[in-house]
Amino acid sequence: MAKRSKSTRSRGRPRKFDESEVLDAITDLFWQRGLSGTSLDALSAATGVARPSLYATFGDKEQMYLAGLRNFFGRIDASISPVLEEAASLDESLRGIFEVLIELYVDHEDIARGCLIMSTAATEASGSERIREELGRLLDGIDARFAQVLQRGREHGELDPDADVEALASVLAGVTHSLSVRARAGAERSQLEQLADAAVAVVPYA
Amino acid sequence: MAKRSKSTRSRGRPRKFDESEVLDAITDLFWQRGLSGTSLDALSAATGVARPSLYATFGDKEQMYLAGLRNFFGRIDASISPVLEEAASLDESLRGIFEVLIELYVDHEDIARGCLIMSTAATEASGSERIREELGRLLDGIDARFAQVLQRGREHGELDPDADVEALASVLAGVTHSLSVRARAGAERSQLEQLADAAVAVVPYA
DNA sequence: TAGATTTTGTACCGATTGGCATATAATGTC
DNA sequence: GACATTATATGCCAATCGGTACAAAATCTA
Repeated sequence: MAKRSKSTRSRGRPRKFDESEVLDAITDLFWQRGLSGTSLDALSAATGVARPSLYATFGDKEQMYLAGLRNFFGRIDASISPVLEEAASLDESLRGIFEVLIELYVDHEDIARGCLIMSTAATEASGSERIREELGRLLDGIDARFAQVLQRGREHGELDPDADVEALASVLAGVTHSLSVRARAGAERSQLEQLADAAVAVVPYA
Repeated sequence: MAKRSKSTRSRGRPRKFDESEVLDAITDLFWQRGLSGTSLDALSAATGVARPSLYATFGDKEQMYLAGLRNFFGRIDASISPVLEEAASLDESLRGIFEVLIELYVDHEDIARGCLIMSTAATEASGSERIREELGRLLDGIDARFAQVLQRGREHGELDPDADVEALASVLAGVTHSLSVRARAGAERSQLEQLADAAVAVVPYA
């Protein structure tokens, strides 16, 4: 019951596995198969951790899945942050974001990936309030990231002052949703890049 | 084995159910729970048709699901067609499409719906080539519908002649993908309408 | 009325599901 | 070394899974 992930070295028998590594493996499996399509047996096999240990560490399957969603969002955020820091302009920032996402979403080892959040959480959202709420929070987070980038661009005089930052952010975030679905459907990388280009072209630069 | 859905009145014992009504019920259940989340028992209960009869009529669960996807697309197409015929301008056409989709996607009886195709097929696409291909075809169909509307607008001189119809269609289709995910996450109708407005505002009218 | 044909409903199949009880093993503390 | 504490692995649970065998029922043909 007690959560004591870090702090003082624990008293009893030590963990045999690294919690964050296992969470990554869990995340990847949910990414491929979704919540309903992934069994605890499969999770156990993929992580090398027995079911009871998984259960003791992460809770039930839905809690594991929620942890996977947040972990995935964290991964994306971590990939995008340095890109934004290096970007010299609004245009470069937006292109950088889309580039990272496309690299993440597109086929890898013959698996059409897309985005774990948009592609699998949406399915379960109608049946689980917890998942629906988490999905809503994560989507809001994506909107907010775009709004932040656009706002910074406006402050640097790169954006048409009349542009509605919130509305534009919604459209750009919407394009990422589309990138995810299309990648999941097996779209070619070039097609995704064209969509990203079209999205960037829609921004009313100053 | 033999498919003889229509034509001469059949020879043996007559069907007790209407095939298209049952397909609608199947579609609705998959819409809520996705493929993996829907059991044959649940389908049987929702349709009032015993499992063996479902199997004999539609094939296995995946084939039922694929039939549901196509049925859903057909529904949308049927809802949009009259709107496009009545629309007097490109702007009206686009607004009409988004209006129909939002009405379809938004909460209904406390169930966040979104789009069956984008919200549930994406999950299964990575595990089934048949579903992935069908999803690709349906997404292409959506792109094509938007391209058609934009092309018609261009021919009427309503669209900036320099506009890239295909690219613009991808962005608009992408907004529908986004509407689906957001609706599934429980977004308010007003938020979806704002996104649709922002999308329409992005079109470079002549 | 006697087949031929097709659908229906019951009942069952082995496999898998999510979850947990329990005993054992490995550590720190005293 | 004895104990408390924590994590492990084995094995089980009732329930459900997708799918089907089979016999009864309902129709058309002749």
